[in-house]
Amino acid sequence: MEMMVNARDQEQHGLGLSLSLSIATAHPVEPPPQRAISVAPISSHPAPPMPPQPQWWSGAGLFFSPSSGMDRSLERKQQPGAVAACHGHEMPFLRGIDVNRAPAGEARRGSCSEDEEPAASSPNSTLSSLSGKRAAATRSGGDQTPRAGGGGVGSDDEDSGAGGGSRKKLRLSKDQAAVLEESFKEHNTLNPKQKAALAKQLNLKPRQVEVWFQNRRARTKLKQTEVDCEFLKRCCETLTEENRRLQREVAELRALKLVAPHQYARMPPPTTLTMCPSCERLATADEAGRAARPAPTGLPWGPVPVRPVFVDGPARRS
DNA sequence: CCCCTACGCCATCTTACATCA
DNA sequence: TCTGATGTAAGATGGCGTAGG
Repeated sequence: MEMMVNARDQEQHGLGLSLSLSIATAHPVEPPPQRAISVAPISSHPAPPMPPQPQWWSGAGLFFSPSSGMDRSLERKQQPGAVAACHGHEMPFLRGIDVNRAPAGEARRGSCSEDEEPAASSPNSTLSSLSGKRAAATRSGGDQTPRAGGGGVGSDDEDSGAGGGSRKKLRLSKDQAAVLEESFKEHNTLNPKQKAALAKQLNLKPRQVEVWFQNRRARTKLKQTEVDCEFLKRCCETLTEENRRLQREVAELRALKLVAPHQYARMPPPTTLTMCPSCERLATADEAGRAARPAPTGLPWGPVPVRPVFVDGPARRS
């Protein structure tokens, strides 16, 4: 089941990006460091249901593959998606950004009086938990959910008041949250056994644990998206600056050509190099010519010129 | 092929809490 | 110091898609 879910996740995380950015110069690729984030391991993902394509952008559990992997959510509403890594290599400047880290708000909240609240005695702890569809399913079918017998926080007061429809929300105690966080770091999804064990340990209902993990995954993804957006922004700025620089260089060379053509002729010819965004290998001009043609798979990216190409220059290689 | 169940993701609602005027 | 408005984080819910039996 988990594998299946991971495969689906991979597909859903394909944000449909098709940017042809070359970040090799701006952000040197380094070996993948130990990720602080512990989302589903990329390597264990089976191939997504799409033609084989270089997944040269992959973030923490997020796959940024060409548009065939468009996230369903993005079909509904175009969210900004971005990347955190290239070739599976985490971008250096993103290191240290732990999207798993509890938001500042948690710490803030942790300091408030609620951390003394005993998890097991929280008066709010369960009031809303059994009205959900899973709870209903649990009631009818009965999976591993240890209903009243599980000693859940609210196993005794079970919605007695919630019959009125009021949805009282519990706040997990600091300890409960910490345990959940630790567990999430180990695996961001739970199998029924783990869920039940965690629920028992925390004196919560499995459904609550399940919901917590669901929300945690969603928030992790959101955070990652924000990080990715920031990364793309920086990429864009870097490339814009690089473009300006190259244009200046072109202008200077053209000026030089006009002022001192003889000197210009002795200069080494400008090379036409392209860099494959997939493998970051420099290609020859011939290869570049081939690569310039649309990829058979319809990949949106083509060669990324890393040096200016002098189409009408005198020194253009034949 | 259809149905059911379980599960995950997503959008959204709701509530608790912090901050500030 | 108290209070109400406001913003934010997070728990919870319902809908939907998918896979497997």
